[in-house]
Formats: sequence, C-alpha cells, structure tokens
Amino acid sequence: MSRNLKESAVLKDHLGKHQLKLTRQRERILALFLKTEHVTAEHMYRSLSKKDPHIGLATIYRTLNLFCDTGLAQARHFGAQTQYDNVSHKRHHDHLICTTCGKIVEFENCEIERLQEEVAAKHGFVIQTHKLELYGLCSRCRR
Amino acid sequence: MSRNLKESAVLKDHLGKHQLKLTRQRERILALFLKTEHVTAEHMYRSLSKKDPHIGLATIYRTLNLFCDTGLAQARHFGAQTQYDNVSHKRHHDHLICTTCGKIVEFENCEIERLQEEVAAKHGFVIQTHKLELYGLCSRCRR
DNA sequence: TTGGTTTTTAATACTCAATATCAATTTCTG
DNA sequence: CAGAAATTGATATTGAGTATTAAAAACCAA
Repeated sequence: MSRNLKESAVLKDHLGKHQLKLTRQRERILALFLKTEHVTAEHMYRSLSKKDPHIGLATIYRTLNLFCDTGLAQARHFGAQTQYDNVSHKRHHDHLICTTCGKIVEFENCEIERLQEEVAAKHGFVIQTHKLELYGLCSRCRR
Repeated sequence: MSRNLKESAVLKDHLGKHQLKLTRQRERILALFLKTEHVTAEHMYRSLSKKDPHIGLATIYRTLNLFCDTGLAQARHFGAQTQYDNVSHKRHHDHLICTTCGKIVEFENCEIERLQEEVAAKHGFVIQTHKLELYGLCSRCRR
C-alpha cells in the first residue's frame, strides 16, 4: 500500500483543485487500477462486482476518465474497446519488429522523442502519447 | 486509372485466392478509396451515395474490412470512429492525431527517420517500413 | 457533532458505430 | 446459358460508452 502513496496523492490533489470529492468508490477503483498495467472498464467492473455487487459500470467509466484527467491513466483504443493504461507502471518504450520471425526489441531514444515534440509544436499540438514501430529484418533473418 | 493497376491487381489476386467475387460495388469503393489517404466508412458512404443512391452502408464496411485483409488498407480506431488508411499513400507520412476531434496532420521528418535507422542498426535490424503516430490535442481542442 | 449544500452514485435509458440477418440480386463456373 | 455460390441493400441487432436523475454520500462551517 505504501507504494501507492504517490498516486493517491496525485488523485487527492486533483480532487482538491477541482472541487471533487474523495469517495469510497474512487478509492477502491484506484486501488485496483494501481495493481494492473492496463484494464478495460468492463474487466474492472467484473472484478469489483465480486466484492462490491452494487458498484455501477458508469462509475467505473467516469472514474477511469477522471484518472485520465489527472494523468494517472492513459486511454488507448483497440477495435471496439478502450484500454486504460496505468502510466506509473509503464515507462514508455518503442518497438523494433522483425517481419519474418516476429521478434520484438524494445528501445527508447530521447533524441527521437525530442524531435517529436518539436514537430508537434510546429503544428500546434501537445503530445499525450505516441506509438513508434519500426518493421524490418533482424540480423538472423537477414542470413 | 492506370496508376491504380497495381492495387486493382492486389485486390483481384486476393479475391481469386479466396473464392470471392469482383463486383461493381467493390470496384467503385476501391476507386474512391485509392484517391484518399484516410476515410471513415461514414464519410465514404456519403460520397458514394451521391452517384449511387442505393449503395449500402454495410457494404462499405464489409469492403473496407476486405481491403484490410488484402493489405491495401489499415484500420485505425479513434474513440468512437474507425479510420481506414490507404497504405499505398502512406509510405512517407507520419501522423499527428488529435485524440479529441480526430483531426489528422501528416508530417515528414528526415532527422527522425535518420535516428530510426541508427537505432535499428544498433540492434542489427534493417528497416523495411515504420509507423509513427503522435497522439495529442490540437490547438483548437486545447481551447 | 449537526445541518445544509454540493457532489457522486447506481440504475437505467439512450446513442451510435459497427455487425448480423436474410431475401433478392449478381457474379462466376462448368 | 443455367445452376451454384457469393454479394448486396435494407433493416434489426449488438455493445461500448454516455446522459439522466432521484437518492445517498461527502464535505464544510459553526
């Protein structure tokens, strides 16, 4: 639990600054959210319902969106569903993907990220997240 | 039209290999699709309806998904909507995408591409293609 | 504490993009 | 060309996510 003090503080700070209230539901949803890397609202609903049968699905959605506002979560859309990523678990990395054997290598490159910010600013954007995937052949598959 | 011979061939090849048929609708949807870089099914429906009032929305969806199977298109999900990207147009473009309104800005940045090569080389990869998407808020959606 | 005000909740109705259904039509194959 | 197979268009249905609202909980000041 002590590991989550920071995130709890982030939430409480945001609540305080926006005239929002700390509720039992928000605490429970945060506690569960912090244990995961990414969840869907539906999945979280099923988990929480076991202990708290009367929790509302709409509350889950509202709260996860609230987490996005505070910066604790980040929403990603896949097909029909929305995944909520726990930002604190996820140091962002990009991917090198071999098109032959499917090998995936993770990498980070500050210089590329800096240039991304530069490009975004030039077009009036503020970046929230990004996806960079390089597809090619790894050394083994090239012979 | 001659510019689209390759894509037509890709489609016909796929149809032939999967016991699918070449129909007037598929040809028309392909023709329009090849003129664009990205569309939604809804947008395409409105365009096609002007000349062909009885074209069905379901057919648009079915056909765009077919294009995804052939590799001519790539689906991207934003919140509620799905954008279908024309892969043949996509070679040299990366995207800035507004997570609120879905606005897409294309950009190119040689410096980023050079760094990508550098990163790939460091891991023994040779890049064939890449996908870079920056998600954020455009100037209007930031208020 | 308590009373009063504001926010939040839970349940449910609703929205709307996307898919399933199915009879009628079109395409292809032999 | 005829019959089999796939496709279409119209419409119903699905399902993720949002809006609504009366009741409950949280907050705050005294």
